[in-house]
This record gives sequence, structure tokens and C-alpha cells, in this order.
Amino acid sequence: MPHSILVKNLREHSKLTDEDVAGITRLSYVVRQFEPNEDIIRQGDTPTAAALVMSGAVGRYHLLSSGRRQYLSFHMVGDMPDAQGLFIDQMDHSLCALDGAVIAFIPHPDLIKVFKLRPPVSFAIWRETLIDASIFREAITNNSARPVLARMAHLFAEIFYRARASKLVRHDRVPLPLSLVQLGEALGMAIATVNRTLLELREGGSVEFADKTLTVKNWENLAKTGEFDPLYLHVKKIPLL
Amino acid sequence: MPHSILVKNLREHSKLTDEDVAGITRLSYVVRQFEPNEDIIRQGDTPTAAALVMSGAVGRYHLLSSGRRQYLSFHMVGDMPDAQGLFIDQMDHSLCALDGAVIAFIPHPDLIKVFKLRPPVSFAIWRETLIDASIFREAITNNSARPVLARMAHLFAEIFYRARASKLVRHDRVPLPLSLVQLGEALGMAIATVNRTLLELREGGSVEFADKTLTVKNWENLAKTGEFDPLYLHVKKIPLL
DNA sequence: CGGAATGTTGATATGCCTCAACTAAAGTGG
DNA sequence: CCACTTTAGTTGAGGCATATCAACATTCCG
Repeated sequence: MPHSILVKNLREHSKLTDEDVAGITRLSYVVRQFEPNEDIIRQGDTPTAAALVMSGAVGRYHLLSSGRRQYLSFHMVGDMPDAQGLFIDQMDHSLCALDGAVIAFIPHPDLIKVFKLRPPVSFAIWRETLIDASIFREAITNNSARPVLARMAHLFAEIFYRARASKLVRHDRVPLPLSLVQLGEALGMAIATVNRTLLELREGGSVEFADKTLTVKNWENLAKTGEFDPLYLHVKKIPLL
Repeated sequence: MPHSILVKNLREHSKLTDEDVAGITRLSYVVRQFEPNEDIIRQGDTPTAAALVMSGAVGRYHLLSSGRRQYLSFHMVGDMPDAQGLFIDQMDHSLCALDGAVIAFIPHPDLIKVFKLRPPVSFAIWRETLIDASIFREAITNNSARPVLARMAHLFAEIFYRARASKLVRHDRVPLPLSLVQLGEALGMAIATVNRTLLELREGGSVEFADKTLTVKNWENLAKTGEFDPLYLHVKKIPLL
């Protein structure tokens, strides 16, 4: 079922005709399960297939010379977090499973063939990579210009909003299998600060993060605290948000 | 001449056949001059043409509710800094001329037509947007995980390296029409700190930034201070660097 | 030539990091 | 299944990198 997952995800932002879908359905793939924290691709590797998240969650990160990680983005079911590998020879960052994850690998040549045959499919996946880029831009701003409370609120708001768009939210809860260390490595803050900021958010009544689960108690509040404006996610308007 | 500028730029990383080039040559365009600091496109706009920098330099930025700007990236001759507008309806950030800039606007429908006819052209521009994304990723890491000295060194190293790849460096100097305020808004630091960090870099003998010009005195030193590894720029290896 | 924008420098304040010690939970082998 | 080890989370105290504020110098520009 990787095809239907991919189609569903692409249709969140792009129009696909029956022929386009048929093209996608003909893609071959290999599925593999990854352990918690296992790398899917590493900085320096030259991928020959694109990864599609079928279950679980994954993260992209840079590895600094000091050994410190910088998480760049998190991805969930339906995302193709290394689509950029299609046209870029060497990975400049790594991709790892957070908790366990099931990944479908679609060979690049297969994809290129469909792109040439059905340009709209290439446009849809291109769009996917462009939304990625806009998420990165927002992360620059978030980590550079916002104090820790707003910064964390913004990340949580983004994750919740994207999960909601992908229908992964149940009762205002999203699985978010991150340790405090990882949260810190995403937001550029020390663990102690992560903990205290988490506490402050909880006491403010907007979100809770515990047991690898994010629970949104007060969306308006959270969005406001994080100065969150979903324009940059380029998702069709979601009702009730 | 926008066509030749574009072709030259794309060929820095992509192979194009004569037919591909012919397709590009048929693109229509409109040229416009922009004043220093004038916006080329604004957050919220829906562009119908893609901007190609023909001379000068431009910057992309977010505008926060506080009024503060966060610069996201800088672009020079040959770059298409809003190619993402091709497949994303609304701008989530703005684009402005730094000093004066001359911009060629290529209508989206023209580009799409060429993409459908000659997929390799779309792949080349896609790759352009992917390199953009990798620059954003690096900025996340730079602004989140490096102390101010390394952070500034890294930005300067990147700009110099890219300028060099585009043959815009003369005698180790690149035009870089930024004010200290703007530098601060790119690096997430206060103006006073920008100034002091600039001083420290100069005294370390690696770079000087004055008169809107960046002068690299000691490349090795600069690259080391900024932990700069050009892998993420995905440019063919440049001799002597 | 005068006013505004930009750059320079010092003094002080503070948000967040570092360090450290401790608790709780989770995983491991006997 | 329990003791034991390891990993993850919690909390306090103190220090430091960088922000903030302020006053002044300089360049730009009409």
C-alpha cells in the first residue's frame, strides 16, 4: 500500500488525474522496518531510492564536528523526507527513525520514468520538496528570532497542525516519540531549559508533552504563544483550526 | 540575455542538452530594475512569474509580528530565488533587492510548458530549489548550534564559496551589500554583537567586511572558524578551495 | 549644510547554558 | 521476577555569552 499512502499525501496539496495515479501505482518498492534511533540514510551517502514513511516517525539531522546533532525536521506517515536525494547526489544530512518506523523505498529510476511520462506527478513531488523547504525557512526564523517558550510552542503547533492535516490526530493527541535531548537538539536549547520550558507550557495550559505524546489542551493559546501562522505549510485550509 | 545567465547557472550543477537550452531560449521575460531595499515580492502575494537575478543581489526574509525581519538567504546573479512560487500559491516570505538589482521575470506558464516538453529542464530547476533547501537546512544549524563567531564566519564562507562558484569573486573580494542590522537579522544577533564579532574576525585575519564588500584574507582560517564544509552546496568541486 | 541613517564602543542586565546531584523509569542478566 | 545498571527526566545554583541600553562618531543623502 505505499502507493495509496503516497497518493493520499500528495492529494493533500496537489491535483492528480487517474492517469497520474496509475503511473504512481506502477512504481516498484521495497519495504523495511527500522529500529528506534536507527539511521535510514547517512550524511555522505548516495541514495538510489526514495524513502516513504509508511508508519512511525523519522527525523532529519546534521551531525556537527563536536558530535552534537541538530535536528532539522520531523516527518510522519505519507512524507517522503529524502525526495531531495532524487536530484542531489550526496546526502548533506542524515535521516533516522525516531521510534520504530516502516519505510518503503522507491527506486529513483522508477520515479524519474514516471516524471517524464506524467509531469504532473513530478510537480506534485516537487511541491512536496518545496513545502519541506518552507518548513526549513520557518525553522530558521523560529530558532533565530524567538525566545525559548515561543520557540517550543511553535514547533509543537507545527507538528500538531501537520499531523492534523494528515489525519493522525486522535482526541487532540499526536504521537511524538522524541526525548528531551532530541527536542533540545531540534530547538537549539539545553536539556534543562527544555524541561523548564515544557513545564511552563503545561502550566500555561496550552500543551502537554509526556509519554512520547503531544496533547493540545488549548490550541488558540498554543498558536498565540508560538506566533504560529500555518500559511507556510501550504495545506488546504483545515476546518476548526 | 536572461537565458544565457540561467543556462550558465543551471550548468553549474546540471547537464543540459542543446534541445534543453533551446527550450530555455524560447522563454519570454520582462526585465525590471529595483531600488535598494525595494521589495520584489511580498509575503502573501501570489506570483505569476519567476524572478531571475540579472545583476545585484537580493535577500529573502520573514516578517515577524514584532516587526523584526529574519533574513533567510541571500542570492546573486543567476539565481532564481522564488522558483518555489511555481508550485506554491502564496509567498510565505518576501524577497527584496539589497542594493539595486535587475530582475528578469519569466511567466510561470512559459516555464511549465518547457517543463512538460523537456523534463530535464524541470529537473535542473528542481535541483536549484533543492540546493536552496539545503542552504536553509545549513542556516538552521548555523543559527541554532554555533556561537556567534563561528556563525558569522560560516555565513561569510558560504557567500564567498557560492560567489566563487558563480565567478563573481575578483581578488578575493565579493560585493555584499548588507548593513550591520541586516547581518544581525540574518544571524539572529544584536547589532552591537555583529560589530564586535566582525572586529574579532578581522583581528583573527580571516575576513574583512567593509564598504559593502567581503574580503577573504585567509580562506583556510575562515572555513575552519566557521566549521564550513561545502558539501551541502552541491557544487562541482572548485579548484583551489 | 543639516538631518537621518549607519556604525562604534562601553556599561549593565539577563536569558539561557553549564554543572551537578538526585529521582524515576526502563532495560538486562542472573 | 528481582537486583542491577543504564538511560531519561527533574531541579537548583551559579556563570557567561549575548542582549539591551546609551552616548557618541561617522557617513550618507537630500
